[in-house]
Amino acid sequence: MTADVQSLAKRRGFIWQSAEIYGAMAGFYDYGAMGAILKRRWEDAWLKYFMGLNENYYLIDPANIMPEAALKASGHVDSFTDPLVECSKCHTAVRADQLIEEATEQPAEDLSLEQIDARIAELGLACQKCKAPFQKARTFNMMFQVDVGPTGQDKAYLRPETAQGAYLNFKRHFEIMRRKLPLGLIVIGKAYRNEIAPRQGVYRMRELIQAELQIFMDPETFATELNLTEMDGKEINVQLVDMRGREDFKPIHCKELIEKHCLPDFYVWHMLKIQEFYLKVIRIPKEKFRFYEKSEKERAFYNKVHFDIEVNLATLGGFREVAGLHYRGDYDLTRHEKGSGEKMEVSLDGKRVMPHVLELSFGVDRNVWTLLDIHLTEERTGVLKLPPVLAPYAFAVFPLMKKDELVPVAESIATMLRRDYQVCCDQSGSIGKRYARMDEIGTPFCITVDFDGLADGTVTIRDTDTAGQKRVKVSDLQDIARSLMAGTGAFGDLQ
RNA sequence: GCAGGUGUGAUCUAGUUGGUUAGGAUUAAAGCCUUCCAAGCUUUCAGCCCGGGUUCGAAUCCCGGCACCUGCACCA
Repeated sequence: MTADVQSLAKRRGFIWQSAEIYGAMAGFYDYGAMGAILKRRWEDAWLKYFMGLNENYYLIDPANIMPEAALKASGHVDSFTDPLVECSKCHTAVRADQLIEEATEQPAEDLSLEQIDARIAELGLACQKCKAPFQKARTFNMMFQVDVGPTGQDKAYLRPETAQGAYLNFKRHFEIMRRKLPLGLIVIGKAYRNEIAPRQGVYRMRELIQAELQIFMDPETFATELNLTEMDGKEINVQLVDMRGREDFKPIHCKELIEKHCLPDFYVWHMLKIQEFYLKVIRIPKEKFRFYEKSEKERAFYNKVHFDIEVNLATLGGFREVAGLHYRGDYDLTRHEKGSGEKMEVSLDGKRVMPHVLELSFGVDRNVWTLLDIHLTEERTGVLKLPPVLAPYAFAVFPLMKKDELVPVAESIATMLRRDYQVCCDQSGSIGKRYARMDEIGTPFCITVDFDGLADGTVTIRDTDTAGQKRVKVSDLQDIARSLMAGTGAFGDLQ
């Protein structure tokens, strides 16, 4: 199964390793002709859905390179760096701070490299595996450093997450957008992490794409801005910490999550929205979707509440993280207020508020992979059952055979549909082969011009999910196309 | 980063006690045929991960690198 998705991803132009012809570098991927557009469609669907949650949510596009000071304030310069010590014999690398903490039961996070070496010597620590002494401690920073300017004196980094760009822009947007909360800033863009050993395909990349919505809000009033009644009677797939090892997840009522499990109401409302996005827009089967609660130990200290969004992926062997919902409190703005000296507190109706952040963070590459993993089936041949809004081609138009009577009609239909949609028009080989090709890249509808239809101005339209066909009038095609693509009409409802 | 395994056209693969022009299937392209689901026939394009070494001769053996897979470690 894994091989199938991977091989199809390559063969049909979705995604593969970057710089292949030079032997490639781990952790970097290129999107091809089908993949790039599929990714764009996912991003568009995501943007439409989440920007639509509130009229005060906006798409912004901050720079990828950030000055050191900003990442110092965010904590990345210090915390995104691990001090490592390596065994001189078996080369097992361990986190130096954790090693010392275990031995002394005292925090060792702030020790310098020299102090670490001194402490290790003092405590007589050696490799736990082979008892050989450690080499000197060194730091490993997961951020890519760049030298800016001709002398390279301005230290900077490729951003390790898109979120920071939103935080840096908060104050200005609050002014521009007329001082209202909640304010949502959306970033869809690249982030960079120098992973030690990236593996598992697009699941861990060194250059990745994030789609994030940072909601700046007043925790005391935020819930009043939301239509909380939407949660009435609704259940959310959740695996709480104490359910681990026993069950993958359990549908739990929103009300219960709020009252019994003490989650903020606004948090649960957003869980519901995210679940709706995955189940309705992306069409993930309900039993393959869950929220995964992070334990206090697992989550970052500034996250007051943290669930990952996980999808059960056959290619990755189970439930895997594709997004996260983090209630970060006022950590980020407070840090940047301290770091920059710029006041982040805002004044609302005479009340001074340091906005809190609710972060919706999605890994785009993982989500695109999820589309392939979930929607690729092996029914007839490979069939990618994409929701129509995500498909690279919305329609394909074929003459039943390469005959002079049929070809021009097919071409004119294709031209007509191309005004609004991406359309593939193909006349080569057998009709079955052309259908199969469209099945593999997830084109939802194939329109075929045949001899019967020439006489009465009709064509057949084929639904990729079922391979079922209907005969429709050419003159109705535009209306049919619109309703199929907008989701206002289903294929099964066609006469 | 460590240990083990693997690397052959676009994809999947045959071929390694060293020995002819590295074989097949699928895909792709062109054509013939064909009145609806990868049909058939003909033709064409295209490959030994990269670099070095041993040898009369290397896809095959050795060394180095890169990548992938599994386990360990790492994943603020």
